[in-house]
Parts: sequence; C-alpha cells; structure tokens
Amino acid sequence: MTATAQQILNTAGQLFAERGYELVGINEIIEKSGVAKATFYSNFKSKEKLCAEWLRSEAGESEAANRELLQENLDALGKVARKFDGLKRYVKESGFRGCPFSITASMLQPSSEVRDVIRDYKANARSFWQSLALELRRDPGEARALGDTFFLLYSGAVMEAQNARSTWPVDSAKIAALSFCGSPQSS
Amino acid sequence: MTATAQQILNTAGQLFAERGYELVGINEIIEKSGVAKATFYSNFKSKEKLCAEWLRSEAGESEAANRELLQENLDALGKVARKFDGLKRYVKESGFRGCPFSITASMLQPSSEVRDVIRDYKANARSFWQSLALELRRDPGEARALGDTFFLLYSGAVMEAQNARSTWPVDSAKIAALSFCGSPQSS
DNA sequence: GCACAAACAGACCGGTCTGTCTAATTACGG
DNA sequence: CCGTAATTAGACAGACCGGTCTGTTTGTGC
Repeated sequence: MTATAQQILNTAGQLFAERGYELVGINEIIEKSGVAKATFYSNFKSKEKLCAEWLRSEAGESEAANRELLQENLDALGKVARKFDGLKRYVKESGFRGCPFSITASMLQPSSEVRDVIRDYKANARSFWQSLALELRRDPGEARALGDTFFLLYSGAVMEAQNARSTWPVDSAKIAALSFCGSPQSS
Repeated sequence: MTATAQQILNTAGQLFAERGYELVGINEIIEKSGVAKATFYSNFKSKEKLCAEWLRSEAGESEAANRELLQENLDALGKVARKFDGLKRYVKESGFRGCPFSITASMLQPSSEVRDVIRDYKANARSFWQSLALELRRDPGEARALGDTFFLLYSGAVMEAQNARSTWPVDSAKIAALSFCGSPQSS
C-alpha cells in the first residue's frame, strides 16, 4: 500500500468513524486528504472497497489489541475489567459514534463485501470473550455461556453509550460482567 | 390523522424498518403507498417529520406493550422471560433489521427532532427494566444495577441478533438475565 | 347541480452523489 | 535529458435526492 493510499485511508477512516459511511462523500474525502479524485480512483476501485479496507484495518487493530490483552500477566477478571476500562476511555473521546462495524452494517444493502468483514470481526470479538471465560469456568458449557454474556454486555454498553452520550452504560456493564462471575469489583 | 396519512405512515414505516431512513427515498414511499407527491407533502411537512412521526408511533406501541406486560399476573422472572421471548419472535420475522431507534440515530446529523424521540424511547425502555428489577430486589441500589443489566443485555441481544442474523444472542441474553436474577450479589 | 376540498400525475428545481475522463504538470530512474 | 508513471484540477455524465408547483380529476355535502 502506497503512502498516498494510506493517507486516503486514514482520512476516510476518521470521517467514517465520525459521521458514518453514508454521510461522508468521496468529494470530502479527497479534499480533506489533499488528493485528486483520479488519484483516489487509481488507489481504490470504489467507495465501498475503501470502506471494506477501512474496516479490515480497524478489525486488525482490534484483534491485535485483544491478543495482546489475553497474553498479559493478569488474571481473567482483571482482563475483563481492562477491556471495559478501555471502552470507557474510547467513549469519552470526542466524536465517539458507536461500533463502526454495527453502524456501517446498518447502512448497507443486504449483500456486500463489507458485510463479510463485519461478520468476521464480530466472530473474532465473540471468541475473545470466550477465551476470557475459559479462564474463569472449567465447564465448557458454562464458559460458553459466560463468554456470550460478556460479549452481549459489551455490545449493549457500546450501543447505549452512543445513544445516551454517556459512560454510564459502560460502568454498569462492567459491574454486571464482573459480578456475574461472582467476584468483587475492582477499580 | 386521516386515513391517507395513516397509509403513508404504514408504508414508510415498513420501508424504514427494512432498509433504514437514509436508504429510502420520498419517491419510493409515495409510489409504494399509491399516493401523489403533493398529497404526501400536504400530510407531512418533510421527510424528517415523517420519520419522527413513525418513531413516535413505534415508541407508543412499545410503551403500551411494556405497560401491559408489567400489569400481567406473573412474577417478575416470568415477565423478563416473556420480554426476551417476544424479541426472539420478532427477530425470526423476515426483514428484522435491529432496533429502529438505534439504527435511525446512527444515520442522523447531531441535532434533530428525531433524536429527542429516540432519547425518550430509550429512557422509557430503561425504566421498564428498572420496574422489573424493583420487583426482584429490595435494595434500591441493587435494583437499579439489575435493571441496567437487563437493559444492556437486551440491547446487546438486539444488536448482535441483527449482525449474526441469528437468534442465539437472544437465547444467551435471556439465560444470562434469568440466571442473574437467581444469584443476587450480596453486599 | 354546484362549490369546495382533497387527491391526482408528473414536470420541474437546485442540489448532491459516485464515478469517468481529459489534459496539464510533476517526479524521477536510466 | 528523456520517457514513463504518478498526480494534478476540474469538467462532465448520469442518476437520484427532497421539495415545489401547476393543472386536472374526483368525491362529498348542501
């Protein structure tokens, strides 16, 4: 990927995250990234391909962060807490607009390359929570249920933090997740 | 509200629910509802007003259903289960696209009349779950926490059922919510 | 039968959208 | 210094958007 393509991707990513895929036009993207329209189309076949590329890179970063967190020297409960603390920090940032994947999915026609990227991301996120749950429950069935509970609480927290424009859903979800495994809450 | 306005509202509501506010145009709405454009604009000031009206009616239905459920002769746990069962039925319907309020909110510019409707709806939904929690916990603090847990699990289930195009998130959320009632956090 | 209101069809407006194309300019390796 | 490739600005196409407007037809109460 050339430096020009990277520049376009960064700019577009920021705009997509702030206002959503459908509400950002190509013209604004090229203007803000200081690039001619022909240059844009020589680097990306279409707006939708650009979107797929953006989400792929977001998914990559998220998966790397999850992998790193899993390998840290910390008990599973601490990792759960860390994950929610990270979300809270993210929500506090100006311009938080909810999960880029879910939001983008809701703006897409049923069939699209982008949907595959989103599905993969969600599957990975779910399996991250499953991994954490496996450290907390011996029984595989219980672990699966606990992992899904984490996953759903986290997802609900993202969604409602966006709607309420507040961090209370994140705090509540964290407390719920921690107390769900029968542990004292930390931090 | 005239029968014509009602017809437009029904058609538009269906289209909005299926594909989202931004992806449905006025021209399609009037065509599908068999109405002239001038007639549309004599019944609704703008597309956005129509959207607000649609969400208001959705919110009204939802609140009525919640009120009814709360008054049924059933213990709180049964009501929690019922609420999730209702969601599961709804998810199974063809064309389920997630929470209309959250989806619409994600397509809107920051300031809009519609945002107020959405905020009110969410506040009402949260207070519904709080009411249920109050039947399950004496301590007000614990009840509040439990209500928010229900609320977030439900919201996460809606979101992820849409993404996964499956009902497993609803089943998992229901199990989590019910087992959460069964294990009151002692403090 | 007539008047009035509502609904009709659809042309039209200014604007935005993605995407294509031309033609001029720049950067640079051999 | 020259040829190739990248990049530039921006005109343009074709579609669609929300919304306005004109003029006609239809239905209804008096």
